[in-house]
Amino acid sequence: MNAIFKALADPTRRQILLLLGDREMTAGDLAGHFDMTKPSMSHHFSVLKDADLIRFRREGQLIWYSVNTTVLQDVLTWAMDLLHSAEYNGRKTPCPGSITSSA
Amino acid sequence: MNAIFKALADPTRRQILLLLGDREMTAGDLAGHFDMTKPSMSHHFSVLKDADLIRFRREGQLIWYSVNTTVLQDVLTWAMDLLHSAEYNGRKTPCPGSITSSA
DNA sequence: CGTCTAATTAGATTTTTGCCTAATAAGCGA
DNA sequence: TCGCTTATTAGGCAAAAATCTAATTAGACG
Repeated sequence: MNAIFKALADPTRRQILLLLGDREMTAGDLAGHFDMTKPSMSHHFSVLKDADLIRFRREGQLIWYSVNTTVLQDVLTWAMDLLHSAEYNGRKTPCPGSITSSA
Repeated sequence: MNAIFKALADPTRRQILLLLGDREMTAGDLAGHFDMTKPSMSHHFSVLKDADLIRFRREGQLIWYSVNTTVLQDVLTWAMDLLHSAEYNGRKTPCPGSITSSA
């Protein structure tokens, strides 16, 4: 989980994910969207790959990148769990229909 | 959004949020859960406050911290939007019942 | 094999982050 | 006011992260 959140901490990497959300793209295509050298972009791809947030496949000289939705699901679950426990424990009155030990 | 993901990038800060998800806690209570000095913990509180992920109120000498669920909702929305667009665009066949421009 | 293109890896530099100790603020009560 | 507790701010330092240039790998094609 740490690698995932570390990877998401950088705005460039989050933008890469948004671009890949629309469509599969090559390393060069992606690099073209940022004011940054290709090696720097390659580093960001590497961080995203290590977190398993993106997948890739080689096609001749090109490398195509895409989003790995499974890991995004993990992030979603983490946020939902925290949100739900915080909302529940923050309540002043029990959830309707909830079962309490004092019942 | 950047401050939020930056704040979530640190494991100590994510653990603080999980603890606060269970119940409101004082700075000292929270610090007791970690092998770290109080000033270091205070720094983490500060990062979480700047990202508006936690709220606080003073009660005498104590400062009580709690999770701000509104910002967590933003994270959830970000992940869901990306997840949905990635899943949709990754499909090989149209969603059942979806309306396409070629129809 | 040479050469061109696409992309990554290596190595150095700068910036950012996380943690510490020491000092400071803020409230409580004798 | 003084002493005690709770918590933060200030300043410094070492580790981690982001970026660059230069060099390397990998594949396509004559």
